[in-house]
Amino acid sequence: MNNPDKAHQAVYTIAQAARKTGYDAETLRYYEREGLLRGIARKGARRVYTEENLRAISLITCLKKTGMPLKAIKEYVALTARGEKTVAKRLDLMRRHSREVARQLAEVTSFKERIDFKVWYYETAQREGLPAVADVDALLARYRRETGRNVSF
Amino acid sequence: MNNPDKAHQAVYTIAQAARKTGYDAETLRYYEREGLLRGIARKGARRVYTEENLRAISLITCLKKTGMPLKAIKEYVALTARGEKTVAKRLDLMRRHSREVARQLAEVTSFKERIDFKVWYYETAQREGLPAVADVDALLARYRRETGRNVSF
DNA sequence: ATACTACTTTGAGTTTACTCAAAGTCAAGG
DNA sequence: CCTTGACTTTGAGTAAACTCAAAGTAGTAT
Repeated sequence: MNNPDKAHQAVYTIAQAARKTGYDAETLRYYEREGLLRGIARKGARRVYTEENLRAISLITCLKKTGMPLKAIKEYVALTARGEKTVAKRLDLMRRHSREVARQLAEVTSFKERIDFKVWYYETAQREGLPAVADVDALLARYRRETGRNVSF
Repeated sequence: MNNPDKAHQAVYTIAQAARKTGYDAETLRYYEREGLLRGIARKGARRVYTEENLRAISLITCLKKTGMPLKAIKEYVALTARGEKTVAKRLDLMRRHSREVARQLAEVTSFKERIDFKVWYYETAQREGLPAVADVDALLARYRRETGRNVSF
């Protein structure tokens, strides 16, 4: 074991790949069946994952966690498989997705402000009893005064 | 129509509430069935939405879009319905969720950096042909040099 | 008054993304 | 050599979050 020839072009079993990527082995097989993962080599009948394959998996994670559905990821992977002539399409797709993620970040940031207002509201409630929600504007004004933060909704 | 008595305590039909909140009327009924929405008044058999109800809906949106499952939102709504004695629990829940959203924002921000690296990669590919992915580190170093941005993965 | 919508309920169906189970085969390490 | 883990296919099951269909009713416009 620890053959130097293998050390610098390390490959992994499905169980190792699963552990390294945080997925279940079943899910890795499922992704391959669905066309999200291509070119996974076999040694006999068994899957063998290279470092490059692991990078492809972590790109899937990246796209998935930023809200891209598997179907769209699959289309992107299919473009990649069609080679250099699809670069313009892939660029367009990634640019759109980047813009979408920016939109999403802005949205979630503003939602977090509202959640933090709720936190303040309940902290206040613990000290003083539940403030009347009826007068939302007065409550927001007080929040702004006391915390220096702003919220809009 | 346009009764001033009704103007300052406006109420809405389900269709109007749906339009104002961006949900489908079916979804609003579903949320009510599921216990995410409580205390929606009826006029005869029909639902009547107040401004306060709309605020409750937009809070659901806020929690949902920040990744809280409907089941958890339902539990929060149930706490709220149990009155002031659950304030400590609600505070705890909101604090945890705020922290979770912060984690999520950091994660998505770093994923966006990777997506923007892909954008740069394809822009470069359009000018120069596809750079070899084999040497990821060299590619990352060049990206850093040319854009001043950093990426890690 | 009557026609036309928009509404009601109940219950079934859909989509996404897994997740498991069965049944049998295969290959490598201790 | 035998245990362990992996492989195959097929097909079913699950959970979350809707989404639609059917049949009936209530409120508004003419």
